[in-house]
Amino acid sequence: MARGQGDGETPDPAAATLSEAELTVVQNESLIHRRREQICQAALELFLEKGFASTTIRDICAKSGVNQASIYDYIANKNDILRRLLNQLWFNPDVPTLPEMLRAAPEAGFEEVLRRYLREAWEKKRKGTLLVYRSVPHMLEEDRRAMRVRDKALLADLSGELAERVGLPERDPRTEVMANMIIFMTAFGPMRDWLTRDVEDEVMLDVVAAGVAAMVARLAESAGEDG
Amino acid sequence: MARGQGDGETPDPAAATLSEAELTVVQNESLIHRRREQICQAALELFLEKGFASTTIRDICAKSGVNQASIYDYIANKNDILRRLLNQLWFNPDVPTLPEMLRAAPEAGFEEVLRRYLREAWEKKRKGTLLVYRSVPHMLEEDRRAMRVRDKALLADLSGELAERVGLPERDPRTEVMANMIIFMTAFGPMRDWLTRDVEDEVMLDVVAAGVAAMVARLAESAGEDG
DNA sequence: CCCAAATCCTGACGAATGTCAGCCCGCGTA
DNA sequence: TACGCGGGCTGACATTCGTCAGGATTTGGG
Repeated sequence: MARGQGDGETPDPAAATLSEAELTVVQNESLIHRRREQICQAALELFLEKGFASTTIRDICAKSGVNQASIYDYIANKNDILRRLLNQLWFNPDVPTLPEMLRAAPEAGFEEVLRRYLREAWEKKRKGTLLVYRSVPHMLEEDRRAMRVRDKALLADLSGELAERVGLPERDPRTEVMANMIIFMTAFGPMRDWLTRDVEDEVMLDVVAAGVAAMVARLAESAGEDG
Repeated sequence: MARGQGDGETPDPAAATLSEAELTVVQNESLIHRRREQICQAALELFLEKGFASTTIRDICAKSGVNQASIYDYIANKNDILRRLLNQLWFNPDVPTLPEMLRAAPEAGFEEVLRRYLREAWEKKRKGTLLVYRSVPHMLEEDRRAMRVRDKALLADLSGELAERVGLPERDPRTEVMANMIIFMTAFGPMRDWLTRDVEDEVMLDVVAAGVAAMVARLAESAGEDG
């Protein structure tokens, strides 16, 4: 039974997603989709709980109910699972990026858009955020590169949006650091929720959004001084 | 050759550090110390590069020059190495905490102290920060608990210092979220340095310190309004 | 009810892992 | 020079890992 054909077929360096192996054994598309869903869901929970490297294929099979042999009819290997998860959760989430939201709602203030963004991101991208920050060392170098490309693009986009509001050139390092901080703040809720679980979500959101808005205002101020 | 006696001997739940196994085979204390240094140094670099779980004892031996058998005369097991690293880098670093520095320099402004703190933390605790955030899933539950205790204590301490400056009660959730954000920001430099490596350190420091100070000021402001 | 195609699963492979028993060597002392 | 002992090391153990060949089983059309 000749199974899949391994990893990277499309080495497009600017690809927006990670390449997923194609498998040819099972033919029923909807079955493939269903099984992959089971597998990825189980894998995600295990990766978050025990980390990528110490989650075994056997664990994933047990949790998802897919047989140890059959699993290779649906995914190419363990790393392929990680790639598919990152594609779903990081590269293609149903949450627009912050700069997109800023552009979509030009009438709303920065702080209000930020609040909406954080609310959505913390709700829908929580697991993806955790997975990304934790599994960087286990990604293939090629995939890490793709992630960095994506991250840099987002950073540039946000820097652009920010530059206008702050009155600094887009490529000013201070603008870039600020954009970086804001992106980092997206991970705040997910990564430190073990210590903030007894705080009401909306309170946390308010404090973070207000804080970040104040950071940005402060940068604008100091840009005005030396501009 | 009866080697060490495994893991947790001192189950003190409020212990300030993680318990390290005692080994009884090698007797020369300074030799033990020297070898442990080699081992931990090599392990740290490997853990950061490939992650804890996919670093093997053989890797560590190769990199540190210690024999595969002898290594168990100096450490109890792989997890013991992680514990020792966390003790060195996280529980006992030669960097005072932020609230300590605030208390030690009451004449200096918040922003200036913050800048000093971040400078030191990013220089001396960088690797520890990375190690902690990445190896949480591989720690024993007991150790994770100890970390959380420590983290909570730091959080409470910082909340206390902050409360005065902000005019909110120490236990106000907003104060706690703010303290949490500041602690999180300590990880900003290390965790996102792959994207900020071409930014000068001092610029980054300025932007972050100014930003955080602005966040705190903003919180004080809104506390004044509803106080 | 039968047969072929599609899907599932038993069982196993080679490689890698954490761990260590037990032998080895060299050095200081008698 | 002989001996004892602290420390190093070869080689191997039991286990677990990712992976899959190939037979068993189900499914659907005639």
